[in-house]
Amino acid sequence: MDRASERLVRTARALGDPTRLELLRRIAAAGEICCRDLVTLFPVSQATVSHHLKILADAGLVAVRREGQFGWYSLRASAVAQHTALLGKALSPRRRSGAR
Amino acid sequence: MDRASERLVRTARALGDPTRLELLRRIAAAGEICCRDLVTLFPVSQATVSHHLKILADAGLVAVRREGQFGWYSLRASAVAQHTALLGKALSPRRRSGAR
DNA sequence: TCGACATATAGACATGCGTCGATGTAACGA
DNA sequence: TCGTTACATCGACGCATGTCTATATGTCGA
Repeated sequence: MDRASERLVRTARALGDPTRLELLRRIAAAGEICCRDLVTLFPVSQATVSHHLKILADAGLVAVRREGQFGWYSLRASAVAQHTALLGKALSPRRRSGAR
Repeated sequence: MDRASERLVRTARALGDPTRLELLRRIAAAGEICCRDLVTLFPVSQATVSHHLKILADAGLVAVRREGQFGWYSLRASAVAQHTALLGKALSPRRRSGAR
């Protein structure tokens, strides 16, 4: 269960920043939203937003759809679900060798 | 929903470290385990284990029961559940003003 | 009271991370 | 072709974080 740990840690890290969490919230609320609109919504630079979006994308938490000069971001709900599932599995009490 | 965000971020940060995640896993698997035993299980110093346990405790993810010179740690499953619940609520799609 | 053990804390160090401005890249419209 | 817009990347900076050793605190047994 090592790949799962890496995935858990990476996802948790991605979630562990206020700006990224709020980005995710906005993306989820909008359904799909383009980078430009996100930039106007946040008090940080465009470079910082882009940076955070990349981290979220690398963690698999958001999907990107490129359309012309616009990048449309949407929440990958399955990744969130998988994260909580992995977390629950990793921390299920009193189980030491239930792998596979 | 600002307190919830802080809580989400803090918990996610606590989960976003391989050593801490493995500590949590061991604690969950044991049900309750003392610091000394955890120290022997990890390739880091006793100070580092203590440091991580403090972070987990501050995040509310583990409970500490002091008995003599021993500190017994156990998982606060409710905190994990609350974390996933808050996460799901924050990222539920298409909802912009569903507060309270 | 003294020594050994269990744990927490302090201080230091290197690395990681969030942020920025500047620049690059690519698409669109005139 | 040229300017503008959208977005990504680069390089730098300061602060946060994970790690260590050393030390403090606190508990137990002799």
